[in-house]
Amino acid sequence: MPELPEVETIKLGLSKKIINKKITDIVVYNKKSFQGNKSDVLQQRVIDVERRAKILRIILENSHSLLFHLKMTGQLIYIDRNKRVAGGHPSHDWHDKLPNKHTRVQFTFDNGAGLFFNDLRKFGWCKVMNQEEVEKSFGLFGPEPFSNDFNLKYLLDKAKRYPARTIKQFLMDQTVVAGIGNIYNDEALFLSKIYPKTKVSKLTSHEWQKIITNVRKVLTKGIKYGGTTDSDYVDADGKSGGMQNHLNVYHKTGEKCQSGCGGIIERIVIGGRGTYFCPNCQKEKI
DNA sequence: CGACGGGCCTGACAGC
DNA sequence: TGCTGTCAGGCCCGTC
Repeated sequence: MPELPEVETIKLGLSKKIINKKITDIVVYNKKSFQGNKSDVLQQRVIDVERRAKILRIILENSHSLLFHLKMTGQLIYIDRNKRVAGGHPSHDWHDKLPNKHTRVQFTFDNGAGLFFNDLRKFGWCKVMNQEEVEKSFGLFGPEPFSNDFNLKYLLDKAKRYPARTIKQFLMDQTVVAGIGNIYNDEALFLSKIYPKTKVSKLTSHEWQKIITNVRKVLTKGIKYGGTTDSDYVDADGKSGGMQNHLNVYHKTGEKCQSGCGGIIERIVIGGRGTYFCPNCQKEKI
């Protein structure tokens, strides 16, 4: 599931490839996957590529934007079929295989390259928005985890508003903090040694401080390793990430805790979401 | 073959 | 009444 590090990785890859290129064609294979007017996008040059929360934004010269939410199974793969690279093309595996049956929207650029929006589950979307609409929708998100606005005072304040929530649900809420999903949530709580069902009203300032530090730590590590590939996630070159080899708890039910504490990782459900933790390191508050 | 998962939105509902 | 917070259900389809 693409979370902040995965979308950031795609952004870094895509910006190297599509800035200054003009979109010359759009093919929509699944109507619900593309919302808005093609005419606002066609023949427009890409000015920049950004990320806000888990949303990827391609900014065009006419100030319209293409926004993508990949939800769980979305992919954005860029392929330049004209490019010949010694030793093989980085996206060689995908080269002659796109579009495939999961391709929902296909963009073509003025250099002949293609950008393929694939999405097995069809939960993801691509929306065309003008400047005002983008600002409005981005304004609904909480602070970015790396911004100064994500601080102790802010969190204590928010926690007061939602005292009954568990810390797991609290961090998943995109209006509280933007970009955290199931994987990095569990990993950050593990590093913070906090039981995921702990009510936010019970957390101390020291614990909140640990949460801030460790949220940033796991997201930074995720970006460093190019994201987590659990099932479908690939970067803009179609390559898998590497962070799945550096996780402590996510999808590790029954395995020994990496800390060496002797605990066995457990899975519970919080707010309908699978949650992984070490019952030894992350003790329930009594 | 049916159950399941999962981010996010919507609508229903509870509480003050 | 009206606002706010919480929760269940729906969207999908490959995997188990």
